[in-house]
Amino acid sequence: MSQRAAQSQRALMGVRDLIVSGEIRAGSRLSELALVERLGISRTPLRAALAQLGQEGLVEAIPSGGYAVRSFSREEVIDAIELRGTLEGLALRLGAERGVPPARMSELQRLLDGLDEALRGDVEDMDFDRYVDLNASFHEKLWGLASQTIRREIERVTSLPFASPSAFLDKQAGVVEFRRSLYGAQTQHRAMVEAIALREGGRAEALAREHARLARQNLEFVLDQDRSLIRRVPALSLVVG
Amino acid sequence: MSQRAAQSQRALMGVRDLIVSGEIRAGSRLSELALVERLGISRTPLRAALAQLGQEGLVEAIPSGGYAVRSFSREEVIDAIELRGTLEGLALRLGAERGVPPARMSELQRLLDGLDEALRGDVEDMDFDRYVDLNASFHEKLWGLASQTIRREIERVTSLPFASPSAFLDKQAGVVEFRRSLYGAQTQHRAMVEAIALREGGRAEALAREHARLARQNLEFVLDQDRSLIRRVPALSLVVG
DNA sequence: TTCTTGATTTTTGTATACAATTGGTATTCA
DNA sequence: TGAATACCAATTGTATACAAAAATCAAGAA
Repeated sequence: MSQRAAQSQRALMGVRDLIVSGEIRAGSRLSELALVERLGISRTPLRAALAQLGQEGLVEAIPSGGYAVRSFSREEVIDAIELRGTLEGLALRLGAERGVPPARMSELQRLLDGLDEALRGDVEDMDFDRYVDLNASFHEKLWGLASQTIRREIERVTSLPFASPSAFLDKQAGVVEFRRSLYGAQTQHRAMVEAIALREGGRAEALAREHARLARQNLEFVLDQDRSLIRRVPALSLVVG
Repeated sequence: MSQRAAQSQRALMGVRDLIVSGEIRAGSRLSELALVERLGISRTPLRAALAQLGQEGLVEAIPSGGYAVRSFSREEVIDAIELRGTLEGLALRLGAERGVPPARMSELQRLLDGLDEALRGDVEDMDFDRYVDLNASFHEKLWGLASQTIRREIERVTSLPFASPSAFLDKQAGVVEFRRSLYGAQTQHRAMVEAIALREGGRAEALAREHARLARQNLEFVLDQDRSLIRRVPALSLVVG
């Protein structure tokens, strides 16, 4: 017991990785024995991890026993994105209405400046990797603007890989169509922070919702325009149809 | 293995009941051995139940090991209610925008009629118990209007007892101030269904949000006007401050 | 007395053993 | 040949054993 439930954590990350990376196909049954061997742990922490992944929605319980990797339809992915937009909107609205301490506002400003820098130049020579990191940090800061309660709920929803703000910003993939969307995204980032500073809750909420629609646009581009991208975007490994 | 994870289910319901009923005080540590003896199961399904309750938010993991019953501040309860209002609003908006099959609409209408009947008469001789049951059914139907994805999320949020639409409608308590709020609530119920039928997504969403504010009003009445009620409303057993 | 330190006792997290159910396979009968 | 059944293997859910860490308590020093 060096760290709290170290084996369970290892199991959780291990299985999640096997699923998201696509090494285990969507829909296929998860054999506990096979996973135990592969991850080098015992069944107890593995089962804890599977139960947790069941809560996250990545796997589903089979009525006759055990778990299977879930697969997600286009509609389910859209709804997960819609959920994120709605909850981020809630966080921003409450932040605007209740007020955000100056220290946090300047942290957001600093992140905004960093994002601008990363976008300097055109689509080809932007600092994409830096943008990805800063974008993730920026969104995580937004999640905490209202309260721990709401942050917690957003983190739960975005534990599904395709619901994360970074879903279509995989460093490996680096699709040019996705890159193009970043300029508009950053404009929205700035508007969101401004709305919070001006205590414009309604505007902040609307912006957060619209911002999430960018993810939906990227999703629909992949599914309707260039399905070969499904394999190159890890977050979509579980999406069928 | 007569039913799927029968012992784990029993443990889950057993521990949840011990917590919500207040038999285990908020903040106190949960001894696995004590619970195992009390519930007549082994530690394995008990630990599965504790992990699940951790996800629900009823208990929290202690850094040094084990779990403790959570306690909730006024602000946390308010945020949980806000979350429910926001997510119910999302379900209704999407239902209105995407359309709801006629069969479901008439089920909602039937529930509305039942609720009206239960409210016939004045505050003293309304059929309160029937209202409570129908109100719970009505809300659960609303949750499924958009999709399973969204229903699932709402069910998760409302697993905290004070976030449930029935939180302040305990049959035993039957507080007269709460009863009075039911007439206005039912008016909102009718308006919500009408908005969905007319495909007025924005109105449906706004109504759902405002509807949840009734729960917040009841909460604030308990905390500010008559704190003795805290003990009579089981859903508030974990609320401090 | 109060704080620190050491030993003892709980308690948790993990591994494993066990039993029942499920799924698969081969055999038998029509 | 095909379906049904019986048997066997595999897998899951539960119980328990075990080891490490944490909490508790007592004794001694300041």
